[in-house]
Amino acid sequence: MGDSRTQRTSEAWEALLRAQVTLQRRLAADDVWDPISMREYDVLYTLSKCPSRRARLHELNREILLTQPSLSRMVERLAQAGLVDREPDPHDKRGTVVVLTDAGLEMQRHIGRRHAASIRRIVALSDDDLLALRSLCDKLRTSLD
Amino acid sequence: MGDSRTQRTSEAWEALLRAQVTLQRRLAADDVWDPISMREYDVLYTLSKCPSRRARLHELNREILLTQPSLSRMVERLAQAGLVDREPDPHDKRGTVVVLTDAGLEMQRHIGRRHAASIRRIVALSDDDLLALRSLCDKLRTSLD
DNA sequence: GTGGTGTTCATGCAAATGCATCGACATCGG
DNA sequence: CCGATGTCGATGCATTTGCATGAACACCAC
Repeated sequence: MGDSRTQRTSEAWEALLRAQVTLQRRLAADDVWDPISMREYDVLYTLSKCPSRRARLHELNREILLTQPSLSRMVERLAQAGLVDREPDPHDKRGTVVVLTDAGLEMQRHIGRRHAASIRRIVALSDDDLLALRSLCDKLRTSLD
Repeated sequence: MGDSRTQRTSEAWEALLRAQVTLQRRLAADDVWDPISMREYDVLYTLSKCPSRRARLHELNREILLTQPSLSRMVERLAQAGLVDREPDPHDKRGTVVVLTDAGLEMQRHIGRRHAASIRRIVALSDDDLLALRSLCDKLRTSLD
């Protein structure tokens, strides 16, 4: 069998995965997403935090758990819905810049408010635990970059 | 804006989600899954931890992040590959019991070993942090049941 | 028992996703 | 300047997924 270090690491990963899956299930079941999907909201939210509400497709793809072709088509659908615009990158003629439109920002904020209320309703950890969990997850993620 | 409690909860959820996404990306990129997919491994692994390596389809579905019809078809494919068997539940004629075959268990162990090594290679937290992260994630998940 | 309601799983079908690949451009070395 | 190599994004195509629904059974009240 593996050594204890491997086991501790595996157990931490499994706990993280199961917690994320269970919580995501609950959040998805809460009816706050109505006009779009959770994954589409993730794109709008990520864009809303970017400077000038814009990002290269390739940059977006590092945050979103989709393959590059899938994200490309999702952005195409969001553009068709008027929630984002696609512009050529003046600095790199290969690139596409995705920009959150005003309608897209409004959509993100609308869903975001309901989503945040939903999270608060569902999660029941103490403030200390919330802060510790956030700190550990941030540390884990940054250690991977 | 929301109150600070809502913000703390949202930030913890976001940190958890991003950490999980980043880590899952790394794990998926590591070439250890060869004959099956990560989701299929998740099903085999979940079954391997069940008593007698068997579980009702409905029970499996609570652990796996798939809709019921999607899991039903995935199990169908796994059965076709000889990794699981499907049996009627003697106690509930509606139910289907999914059983990990010997070949399925062998597959789970083979992938599992490489997967565990992969996790250990990628994650670089201290033992204390790993234990604390596991504890918090477990507490979060159980608080949701 | 019987009717009504809830649960479990499967299937038709449309939509989303992933893989392989391609074209266009960037970057680097000579 | 030029060729080789790498990167970015889009598209064809097969597979997977989700939604809506249906069929079979369990469970409960009466």
